[in-house]
Amino acid sequence: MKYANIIINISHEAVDRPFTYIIPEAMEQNICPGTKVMVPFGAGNKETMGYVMDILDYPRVPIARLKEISSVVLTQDASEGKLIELAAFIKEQYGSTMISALKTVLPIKKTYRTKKEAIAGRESVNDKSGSVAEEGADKNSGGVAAKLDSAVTNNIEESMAGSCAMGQSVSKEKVSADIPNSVGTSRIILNEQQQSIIEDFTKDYDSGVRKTYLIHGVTGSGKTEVYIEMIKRVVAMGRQAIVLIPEIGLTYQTELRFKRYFGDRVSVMNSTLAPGERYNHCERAKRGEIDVIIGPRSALFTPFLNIGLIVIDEEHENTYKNENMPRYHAKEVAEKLAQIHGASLVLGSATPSVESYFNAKAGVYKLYNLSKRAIGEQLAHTHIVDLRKELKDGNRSIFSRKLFELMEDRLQKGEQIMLFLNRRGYAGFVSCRACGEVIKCPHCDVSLAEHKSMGKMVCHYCGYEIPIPKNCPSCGSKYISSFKAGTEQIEAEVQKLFPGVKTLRMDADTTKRKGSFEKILSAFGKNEANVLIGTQMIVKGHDFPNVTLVGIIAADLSLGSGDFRASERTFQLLTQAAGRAGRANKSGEVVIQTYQPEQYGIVYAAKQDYEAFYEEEMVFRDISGYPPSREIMAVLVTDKNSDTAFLLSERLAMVAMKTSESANVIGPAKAGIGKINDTYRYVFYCKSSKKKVLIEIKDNMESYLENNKTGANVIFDFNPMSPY
DNA sequence: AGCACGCCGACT
DNA sequence: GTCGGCGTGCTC
Repeated sequence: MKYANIIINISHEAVDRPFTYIIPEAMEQNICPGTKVMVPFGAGNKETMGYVMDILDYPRVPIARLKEISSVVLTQDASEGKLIELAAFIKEQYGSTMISALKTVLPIKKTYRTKKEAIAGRESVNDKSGSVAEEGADKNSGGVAAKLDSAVTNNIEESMAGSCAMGQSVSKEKVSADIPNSVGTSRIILNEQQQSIIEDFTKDYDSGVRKTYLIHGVTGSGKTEVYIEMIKRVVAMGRQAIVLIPEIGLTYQTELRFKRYFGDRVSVMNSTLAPGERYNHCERAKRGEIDVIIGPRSALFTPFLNIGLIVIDEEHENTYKNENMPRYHAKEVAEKLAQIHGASLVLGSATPSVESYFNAKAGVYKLYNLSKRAIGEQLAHTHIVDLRKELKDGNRSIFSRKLFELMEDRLQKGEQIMLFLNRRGYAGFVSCRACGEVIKCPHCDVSLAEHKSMGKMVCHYCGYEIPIPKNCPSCGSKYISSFKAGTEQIEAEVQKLFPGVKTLRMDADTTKRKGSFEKILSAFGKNEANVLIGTQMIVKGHDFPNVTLVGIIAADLSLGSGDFRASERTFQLLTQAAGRAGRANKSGEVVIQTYQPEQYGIVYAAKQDYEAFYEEEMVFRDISGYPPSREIMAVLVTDKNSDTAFLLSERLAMVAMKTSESANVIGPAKAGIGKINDTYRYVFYCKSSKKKVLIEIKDNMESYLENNKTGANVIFDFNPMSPY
């Protein structure tokens, strides 16, 4: 006798768990994880729809209490069963309730709520924005931020036309005229490298070989053309393709190219789709109206019937990691999805993640190289400036002498400059020079960030804000001031040193408003400003032919933060930033200012030497036992009560230690930010060379939690992207 | 979500 | 003394 764990398709907290049913012998052949079934449920044995999660030999519940599955629902579209299988994988890999895995995977139809919840929801929305609650605005999407984002989404069409207008001024009408409505016939001319990749891939594909490929292609080497050629072949066989890109809007040119070849058979999805909009995409996909979907990580869940190829562009980007539960990584989910559909997976990057490159070297992935740049593209000349020496020589400005000198030169020539600050939220914290007091958030363990233009100090974690104080709240001294440079300070400094120079600033604050992102880029593209100052968002994807100088103000702000990916991230950012200078025929220069000029991430980025960086980084990962050398899992326990959180984290760490002797457990300890929004945070890490061991640990912790309810929140994060 | 069990007010 | 209110809690 076999048994099945079944999730009942009722959206309500109380039934967010599997129920065990007996599988009638006659159905055994037809039931597997993902099967849709009807079961008698509740006291009235009401026939209810459910999904089979897994098959068991021994049920946990006394057999006498079990009921039988009444029937198998034949799914009209095969995509659903496949997506449910994917949800089961996500649940198993990342640790979440099945219901939340299902919610991330299945197209949203309708959100059911009790009357109380609906009223509470409406009230809380009204509190924040004063607008009317929409049915899809669920708690998962996270309040204010989500609202702002969807405001941006609504304007995307307008803004895209804007972003396209930079460089060459193309009007919206002209753009649509450029896109043929039928499948394009225009030929792509490929160089030998691209050609041989296509040939090899096609040979594999035609002989039924399905695997993961990594295209290591330098900036401007034509990865997109390769993707398109691959997809054309797969689509010709009647199969569909999913293309993941890190952020929509940054890649307008890419979208255009896809539209040119696939016409209206390609659909572009926004990263912050309104539920209704996402639903439309799903319907079109189900009806077979589209062959290719381009979108963020959630585009993986497009209900295609027969996926032939999945492409993940800029695979090293950390937007592919979901920051909410379930904390899945799109690469791993894509791999599973490809396996379910019998599809191939193509990863592409100029700076592949260390994990992916490791897999490629180990032969798990097939590695393709694209090293040839398009004509006229040349490597920028790079200077590394030691900021310690600058200080020693009496230069206390945020610009080194070299950078200042080159800025002067470019401004004089009428060429453009990009100044890049490594980290968002580095708007300086305010401290008292008399007593050393730092202004902190009363609800979180972080200092408040100064936003001069708004005259406020803001907590980037909970949104708490106060007016900038005139006197130190601790000792009353008036000598309090902001510390270190944020983008605002850099802008002020540029204007002080070069009066009359036009600057544009682009960071999380200036791009909050709808369409402002594209407006800024467009203005800069039209030469309306000499200097563009910004955080990482300015280094991605945009080509400004008149930019001949890129200044990296402080390359190492993220180094030494305890993040094992710090060097990798620094290398990637600097490589990208350097790629922004002198893309056309004008030769460019890059100035990297740093306190650690000998740091290998910086040195190899300046040389644009990926291979050397990888080798050295792998030595570090091996020695310190970080991925890909070993797998790690972070366990974060949070609660309003500090003791509750700490005690539970200790118990869970015990569970982990008992599970496996081969795994090592580090911590628990107070998290880097020990308190957010008056909720205390404790964290510990488990390391093992085998992911399976970590999943076993996670499973044991989950069952411990089921038996010992404390009310504290527990988050599992496999191979976390940033430290806790 | 649905449905049952359950413990208090006005009805044949 | 019984019918029915919907308040709490369970559903394999």
